[in-house]
Amino acid sequence: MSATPPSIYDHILAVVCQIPRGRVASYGQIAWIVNAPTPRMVGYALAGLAAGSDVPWQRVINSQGGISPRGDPGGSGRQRKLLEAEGVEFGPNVRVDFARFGWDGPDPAWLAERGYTLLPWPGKRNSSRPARRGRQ
DNA sequence: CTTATGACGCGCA
DNA sequence: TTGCGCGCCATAA
Repeated sequence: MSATPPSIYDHILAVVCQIPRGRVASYGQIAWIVNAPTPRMVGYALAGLAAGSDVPWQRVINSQGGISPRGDPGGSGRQRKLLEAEGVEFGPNVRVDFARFGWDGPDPAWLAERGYTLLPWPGKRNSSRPARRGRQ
């Protein structure tokens, strides 16, 4: 196995890999699924990705449906092009409508297989002891 | 051991 | 409505 110890980043990336083509998810949504302490962790995880990685990082956008600076270096629209190539449409404000292209979340079977437990959506996750799942 | 950095989200004025 | 600031935690050096 890999010598790299399992970290929260691995969980985040694993979920990101589950986002189907033509769909997008927000940092907050990913954070919610893996029960990350904050959406920032998701961004940090993606920041550590190597160029040419197999992780569909492009499908992760902010809660506003917009693209983060790192996904659009120099306003090149890199991330936008990748998403458009997958069929994702952008609004006039370079914004994606989650109601249309938002990801519904990973398959229950996939979650169960990993032992994930989804909590109620808008409600804040148990900040006390969210029972760090994934790899015990 | 401490310090610095980092792809967000939300509240408040 | 817009803009600004804070909190959040993990990793690397």
